[in-house]
Amino acid sequence: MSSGSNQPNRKPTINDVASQAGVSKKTVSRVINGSQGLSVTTRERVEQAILALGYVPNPQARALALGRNFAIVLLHDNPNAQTVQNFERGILDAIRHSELALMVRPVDRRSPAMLDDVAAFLQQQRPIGAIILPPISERDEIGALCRSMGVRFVRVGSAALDDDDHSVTSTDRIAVTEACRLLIAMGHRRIGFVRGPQGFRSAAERELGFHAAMEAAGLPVPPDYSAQGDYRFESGRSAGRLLLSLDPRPTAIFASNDEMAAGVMHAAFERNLQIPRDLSLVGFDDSPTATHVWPSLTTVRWPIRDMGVLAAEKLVGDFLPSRRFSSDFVHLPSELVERASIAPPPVA
Amino acid sequence: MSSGSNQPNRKPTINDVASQAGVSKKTVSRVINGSQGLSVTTRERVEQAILALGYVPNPQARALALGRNFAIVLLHDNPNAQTVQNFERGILDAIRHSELALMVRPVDRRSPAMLDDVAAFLQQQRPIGAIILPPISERDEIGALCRSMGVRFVRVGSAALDDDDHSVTSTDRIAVTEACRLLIAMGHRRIGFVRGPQGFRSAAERELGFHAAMEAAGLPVPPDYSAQGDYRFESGRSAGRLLLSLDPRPTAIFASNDEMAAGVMHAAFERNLQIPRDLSLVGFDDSPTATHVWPSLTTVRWPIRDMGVLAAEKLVGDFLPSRRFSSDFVHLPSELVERASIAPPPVA
DNA sequence: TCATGGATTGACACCGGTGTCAACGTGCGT
DNA sequence: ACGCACGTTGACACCGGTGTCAATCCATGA
Repeated sequence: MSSGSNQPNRKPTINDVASQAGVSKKTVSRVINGSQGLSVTTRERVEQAILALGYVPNPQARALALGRNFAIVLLHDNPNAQTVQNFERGILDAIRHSELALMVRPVDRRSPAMLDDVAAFLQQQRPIGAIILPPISERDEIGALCRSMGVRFVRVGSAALDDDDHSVTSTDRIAVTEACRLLIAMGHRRIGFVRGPQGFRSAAERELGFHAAMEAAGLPVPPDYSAQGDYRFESGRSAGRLLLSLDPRPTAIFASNDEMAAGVMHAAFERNLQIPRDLSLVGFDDSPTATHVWPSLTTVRWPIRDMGVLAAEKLVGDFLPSRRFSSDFVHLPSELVERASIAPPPVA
Repeated sequence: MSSGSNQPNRKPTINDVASQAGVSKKTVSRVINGSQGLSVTTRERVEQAILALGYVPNPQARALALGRNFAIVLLHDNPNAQTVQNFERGILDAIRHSELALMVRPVDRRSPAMLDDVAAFLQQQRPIGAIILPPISERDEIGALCRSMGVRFVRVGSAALDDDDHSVTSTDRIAVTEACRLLIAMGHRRIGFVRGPQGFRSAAERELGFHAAMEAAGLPVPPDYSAQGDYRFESGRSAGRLLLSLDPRPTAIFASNDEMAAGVMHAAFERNLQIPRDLSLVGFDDSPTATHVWPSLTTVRWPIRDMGVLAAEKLVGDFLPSRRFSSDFVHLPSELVERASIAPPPVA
């Protein structure tokens, strides 16, 4: 078995196809790349040979010749695994049946070497493009870096971060306003707010949405009804303890993400408050946690998977056999998901 | 700027290093790869040139020459995003400072074309190795596939799946036994069990651990005290409804993962049962959900990140500058995390 | 009838590494 | 002084594609 026949079944190369079809390898290359100016008969002959041999181009060779890897990178430093994975899924949905591969690259936003790491990575791997998730998508240097290295990029965010060709956003602010309007319509007047971490665009957007709703209803937002959080469970619990110790205490609280909302829940339960009887609660993200807690959490669903699809299509639409979104699409709607954690306020 | 100087600052190649050091490119290649039989002076000269130019080998060119991509793939079809991401993190910890890249490849276990997909992917990308997560790691065909394509692989599981060189496992069964022993020691006699999906090794292991504890204590396990689940929230809720409608009903329930445990919680709350006063509950995974629910869930922590490190080291230890585990390490301990969801049973 | 030009196609170098094998210089035994 | 083995190095082809440019073919107009 080891000797005898020459290379029993190695993968066919462009040369095999060329000789099988009786043309030069360059012509095969033209067929693969769908170049103009090939006679129909030649093209067909080559296509037949490709089919007959089951030929698939070697991505490594192309990468070397073109100085570009047929891959896109997902750059992220997102604490929420579910979010990242939904994005992955969306991107993979989009690039399925294409010749592209996905590489995932978590980075450390707190490291001073972060930009250098990214630069080295792009330099090494030479991907076609990068999709950058929040919060690091908010740093303009990353876009600049990609530009300077000739790597296409799309920044994902809660609000426009770049020109439309380079951003995909969801309508967070509007969705938050809508959620708060619902609370107000139910009769809530004292609504507390748990902020996301400072310096995050998404956090700012959610807060703007909150203030918009309150202002539109002519309701005051005393400073102590806003508590600082950092998107993590513990910070939500602390913020909740703070807000619930106020007098009069809020009858509803909007937390800037589900994890912090779960923390607020703990704070409420610690004080023997019932949800939603004594306190209405709204989160943001529609993470698994939102359905797992009791009562299940009213929240805002981020269209993450669709955003992944859209981001990928924006980035490498020219490589994809089909698209779901038109190319000038940018904003995807976040929507309110009503569950069991809200109710009219207790009659005072 | 566009004309004038020739290639202002392209990336240096092996040729640049070679001429800078006054040697042939092959010699540079030898230095890069740490080959034997180079004179010290030559090696030093080349190393200086490399440093001076800031040369980094081009992975695409190597991939072409060697017919191998300097990357490892994470193959998974795991419903739990957190689990997958923790694995990613572990793997990335291990391959940091190496020249390897990580590609993530989710697959669809239910698709009949799954194996073909994987084969095509490996054929295309030609990674050095693959790390395969449960549940697909339990399918022997994947190991066989990797073997036949010359791709190294490590299968991750809850019990030995292959020879030690190809598996990394956690001690799930022992940890479950320990958890149940704790319940028994608290005084519980009627303990319900929510099974994981059929055909999953991890599900079988957890069930074995449960039975081992019960048997050791001489406690019966009536068949209707075991309910079928599929690792998803909804199935946990259904199973919980079933178990809690029994008479006498169990005073404690072990759910084979946290998500199902959250479902059981919902079932308990629906019946106005309090946890842990009326029902003790234990989950498995230590997912974010376990800390977010109220009361927080006693669960078993899977050493996922460490398993990622170990799997990567097992797979490509020869490429890594340093290792954390010795090469014959295989089993990593899962450990019980005690939280607020268990207590002695109510006095009848 | 022959020059002209556009449409097709191929020859060849190149991308940046690695494998093979021969060539070189050195120290040794005789 | 010579042949030899060995340690060290380089020349060259090759991995499997793509870019450049020239060669070929055919139809057209003078």
